[in-house]
Amino acid sequence: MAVRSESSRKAIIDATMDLLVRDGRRAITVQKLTVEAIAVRAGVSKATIYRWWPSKLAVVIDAFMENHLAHVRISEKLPVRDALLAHLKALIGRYAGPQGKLISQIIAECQYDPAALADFRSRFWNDRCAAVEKLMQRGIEEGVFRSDIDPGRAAQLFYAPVYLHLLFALGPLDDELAERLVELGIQGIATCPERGVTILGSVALGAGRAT
Amino acid sequence: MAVRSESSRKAIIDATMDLLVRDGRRAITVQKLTVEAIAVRAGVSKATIYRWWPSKLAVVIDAFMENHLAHVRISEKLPVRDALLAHLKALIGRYAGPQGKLISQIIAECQYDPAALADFRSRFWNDRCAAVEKLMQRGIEEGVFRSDIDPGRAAQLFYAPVYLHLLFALGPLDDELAERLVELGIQGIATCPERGVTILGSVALGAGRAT
Amino acid sequence: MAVRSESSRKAIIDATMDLLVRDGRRAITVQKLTVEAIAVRAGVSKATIYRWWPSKLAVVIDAFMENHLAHVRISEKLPVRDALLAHLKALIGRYAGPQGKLISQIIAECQYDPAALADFRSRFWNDRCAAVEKLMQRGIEEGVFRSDIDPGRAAQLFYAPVYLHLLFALGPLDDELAERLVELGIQGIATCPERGVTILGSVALGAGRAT
Amino acid sequence: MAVRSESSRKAIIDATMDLLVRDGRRAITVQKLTVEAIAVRAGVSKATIYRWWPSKLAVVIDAFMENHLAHVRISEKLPVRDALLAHLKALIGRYAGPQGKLISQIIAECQYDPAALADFRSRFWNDRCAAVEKLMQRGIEEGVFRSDIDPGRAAQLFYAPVYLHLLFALGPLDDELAERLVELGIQGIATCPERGVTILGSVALGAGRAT
DNA sequence: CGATAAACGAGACGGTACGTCTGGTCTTGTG
DNA sequence: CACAAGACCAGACGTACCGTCTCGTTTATCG
Repeated sequence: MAVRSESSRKAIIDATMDLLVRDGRRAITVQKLTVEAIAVRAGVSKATIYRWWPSKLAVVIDAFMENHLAHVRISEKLPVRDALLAHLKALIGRYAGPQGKLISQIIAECQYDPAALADFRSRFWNDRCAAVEKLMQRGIEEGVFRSDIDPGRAAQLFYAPVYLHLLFALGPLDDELAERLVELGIQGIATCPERGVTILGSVALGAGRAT
Repeated sequence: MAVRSESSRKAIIDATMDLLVRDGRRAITVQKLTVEAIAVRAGVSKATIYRWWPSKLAVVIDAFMENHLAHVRISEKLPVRDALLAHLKALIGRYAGPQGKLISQIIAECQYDPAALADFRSRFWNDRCAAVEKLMQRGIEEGVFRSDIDPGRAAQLFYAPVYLHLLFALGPLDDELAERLVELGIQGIATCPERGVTILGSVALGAGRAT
Repeated sequence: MAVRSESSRKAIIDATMDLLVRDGRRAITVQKLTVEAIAVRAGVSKATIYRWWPSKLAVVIDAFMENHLAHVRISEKLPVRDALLAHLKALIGRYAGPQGKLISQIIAECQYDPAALADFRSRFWNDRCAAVEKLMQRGIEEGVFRSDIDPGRAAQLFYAPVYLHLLFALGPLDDELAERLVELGIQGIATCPERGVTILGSVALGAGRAT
Repeated sequence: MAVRSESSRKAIIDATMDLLVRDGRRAITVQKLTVEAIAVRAGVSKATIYRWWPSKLAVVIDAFMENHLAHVRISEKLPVRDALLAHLKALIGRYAGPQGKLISQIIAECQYDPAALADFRSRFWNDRCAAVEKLMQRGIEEGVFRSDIDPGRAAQLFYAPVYLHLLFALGPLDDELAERLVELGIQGIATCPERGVTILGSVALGAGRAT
């Protein structure tokens, strides 16, 4: 029968990450990464890779997830706002490095591979959001956040600009960005007292429901 | 002497868009699009394309920008919130179609071509933001929006989730999304009265000015 | 493992010869022959050709040598002069056809590829000369040819004008040419009353007529 | 009105020769020579070249003939054999250099251009042969050469091996080659005791030594 | 001497082949 | 029978020249 070789699997994952985030400036992009190169560096046959992964991108995603150290924990002790800010700062700090480049390249490649995108979203994005959603929930329970918001959508409010900065190279990924996002996202942009009723239109604010 | 042929330029742009957003289901992705195919369909030599564009992506961006009908206008008469909502609905509606696919593919390709990304950002993104920034400005002047916000960052607050939905296929691009975004972005997620001072941490809200 | 495919090799050689000496008038020159055309006609990838041959010319030479039926045999029974004459007539007869065109084109291409020239010389020319040198040797041993001559140089004396006619299109490649060459080469051009009658064969020496 | 510009013609011819036989090691082959390069170096438009010459090869032939210093003169005073030997030595000496490379490349290119070959043959080869034919004629008249030979064919007897050496890189182009050719061509290869002493000039016929 | 038609420089154009590259499949032989 | 090795088909890549074709601009005769 012969069963899948764990050592081969490991060698492939390692070779992939090595080629993508290599010490020197010899790191290459996901696009330039080739299955051949992975095979050579892993001391493995191309056929072995194709036998177990449907595509180069699937290997990269597996490699990324494996080397993607456990989720950035969100404090449950700090006030929600501070916890959120600390989390975003940590996240943004990581994305400023090669990790960020890699993520944006994976997202890019996924545009051509819906299956890979679905896989990546469920393994990477959902995890990420779940933590923030939990924080949102705590904020709501503590009465700090409005109870009519959808935690999922709210989470996007803070995350979306980060990924946008990553993908569009809109500006530096630094602590200030985190501060602005928290500030804007929490307070909103409207002046307080009259909000949502007299001045602003008349859109009925249904109970948010996320997808 | 000898001057660039407008007819060739047009033929190339048209052929490119045609291949990318073709009526039938024969449309192809930017990745699968080849310079050879453009050349053949445009009745033009490959060399002619390479003479005027540095890469396939540059052609695609030019083609996209050319067929990207004038900016979605933002009403200056409606209340700011309604104008913003109408704008986002229109935008999202467009992105739900082939236009959206194309944009996400362009963003994807740009991850490997910083020059193209810079070009695309300045021609596409900045234009787009400028309109919303103007709206933010109006909101501030009318006293509807806080005066201490950076219009640029505020614009991102509404746009970012749209592009994130596009790139991550997070959910349907429909009117409801627009409504949620406007609602959340404007009001913020905090409960109103006590905001920003006693309960929430202690971040000093300097006059935010983003990059 | 994985070993060179003989069927591919054969298909490439055959396609090449087919394109070069095709039945119809659709035969093409070595210069116009393209690796792409060979690949297409052989049902083979270009890469496969480039993997095993350094250049188009190398393929052509291999194809030529493979389809170059065994060496024109030189009789060892006939008197040396008659044997030489018969050999030259046979050779010239062959060169009058498409074979000759091909050879001259190969020689032409070799002017830009010293390695190919060396290869062609050693596989084609040396073989050819060896046979005549042997004949020269026999002539010397039989006392018909001078013993102070170099068989190699002597062989050139007869061959050189043939190839010159081929390359310069100096005149018809026919039996008369062979007769003149044998007559001139053996007797020399100097007056010598006694020669050419008693010893040498019996070819009637007609009055020389130029082209 | 407006007549062909001699200065352009000159510039084109000069640029061509310059590119082909350039001082440094930057000389290029006829194959690699491009009309564009000639045009650029001559400060002339490509169209001007194509207006006056049918092909690159035609330009090269014109350039070669123009810079091909007056025909190697053949002495009319020396004994015919000595004159012939001196002529061949001079010729071979020249062909050992870049001149020889160029000639063989021209011959090579002419294999694909019958018109150019005819032109080159009539301007280069015929001239060359005419001189030797004249010498043959003198030899015949002086009774040194047989009267039944065709001067044209006899001339080929001496020239052909030279060009063969050039095209096949058979061996060094040196004085010894000239001596062998003269010796073999005049005396022939047949045994003939009485020849070569009383009648022919005074060159001591050493025992033949091969290369 | 001024008109006028050619020859000219510049260089864009449609073509076409180049030799390299990668993807993904298939084959062969080893452990 | 999983695997390493690697040959295989397919076809795009970006470059280079080809020979043709406008363009205006000289320029040298001729009316």
